Amino acid sequence: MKTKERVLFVSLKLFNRFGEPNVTTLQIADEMNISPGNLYYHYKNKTEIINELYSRFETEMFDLLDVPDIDISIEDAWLFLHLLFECIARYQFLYKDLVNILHRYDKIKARYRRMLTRKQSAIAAVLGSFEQQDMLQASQTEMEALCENVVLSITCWPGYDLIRQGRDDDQIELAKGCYQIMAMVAPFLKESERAHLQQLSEAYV
Amino acid sequence: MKTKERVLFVSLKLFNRFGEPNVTTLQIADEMNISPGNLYYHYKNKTEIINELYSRFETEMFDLLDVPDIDISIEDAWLFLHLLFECIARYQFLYKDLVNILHRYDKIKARYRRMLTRKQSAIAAVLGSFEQQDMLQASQTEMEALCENVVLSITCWPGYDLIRQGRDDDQIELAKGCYQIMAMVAPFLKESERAHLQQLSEAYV
DNA sequence: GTCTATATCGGGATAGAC
DNA sequence: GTCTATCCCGATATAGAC
Repeated sequence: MKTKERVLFVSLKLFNRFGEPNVTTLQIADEMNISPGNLYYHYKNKTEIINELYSRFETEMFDLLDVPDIDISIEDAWLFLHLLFECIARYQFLYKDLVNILHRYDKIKARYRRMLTRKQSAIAAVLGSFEQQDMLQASQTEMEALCENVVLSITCWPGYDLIRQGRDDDQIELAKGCYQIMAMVAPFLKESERAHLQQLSEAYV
Repeated sequence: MKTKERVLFVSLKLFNRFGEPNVTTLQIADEMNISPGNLYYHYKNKTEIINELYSRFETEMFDLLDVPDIDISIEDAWLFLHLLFECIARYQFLYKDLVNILHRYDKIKARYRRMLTRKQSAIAAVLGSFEQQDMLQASQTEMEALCENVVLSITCWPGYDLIRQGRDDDQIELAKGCYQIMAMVAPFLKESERAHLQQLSEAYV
């Protein structure tokens, strides 16, 4: 792996582990066994590293959020949620200090807010598909509130879980996150689908 | 107001506005029109200011979380939620950088996790009261998942809302937060209570 | 209690040799 | 591309006069 790429790799690792504000460029260089000068040869400052990491995160997310316009099963939705969480977990440093990072990096803030909108649409598409297949029943307002709640949970579960379990290895319980979100959707599912989800949940937990 | 008290007041204001990591002791002193030396006469370091603010937050929260063992109405619950949010909003700096602050201040972390447990119990008490009054019906597992989701939303709504609306005056939409949480509980309410909540919601939004 | 002045430290970033 | 040395600055904290 080339040095420029290694910088990203190691930065991501340290950011995720200790939080971006708590990681210095010197630490990154140390961990890589290169000099700080060398690091600054590849990236002119810390911001550029973060921007590049964010760009990759964004690409991966947008890829996932491109929900195909077909019938979506409960299993599909569950997998979809899981993939979203895995992606977020790979870049969990963003979510550990979300407000702070968006406050300090205005460009990322704008981009992130666009992503939130896309997330909302993606969730709406999934739930809409459930509705069309007659698997789910909810009023307009119920649907909107549900969407918002799901997006909130997707966004905040990783950070919340870290606090909740208080472990120090920064392992996020993704499966539990999926479960919690599905539990929000469940009451709106029709009887048979609800039972089906119940089965899946039991296997998962 | 005595200087020692003013330090807390102004610190809280600035922390809430800009985020604790982004506020220096010099800024606090400037804003108060006192010298940094004077500030350090009253508090030997920044940590002590934060600890004192946290203690007050904790006191106010524990006060609220002491849910009386009586029948709780939908209106009571709504008010309860609102008071919780108002308290959180007063100390929103904690929630803007929750993971980071708990990471840097180990003592606060331990205390905060205890508070989370109390929060969970309080929510369980409210929902339990609904159940006892035959206003709500949910299985054991549904109840547990619902509790966890409510606690998550209470914890994360303030930070999430700030990102979502992207305003810069840091005004959190508390009412909307209550509404969203109630929307999670609604599907488990019996028909008449659900309609009642629906009415309240419409008035609120 | 309050001020001014200053010490100290750490992190971000650059210069210039190799 | 990589290193060493160093600069710069901002933030925390202290010393000592008033």
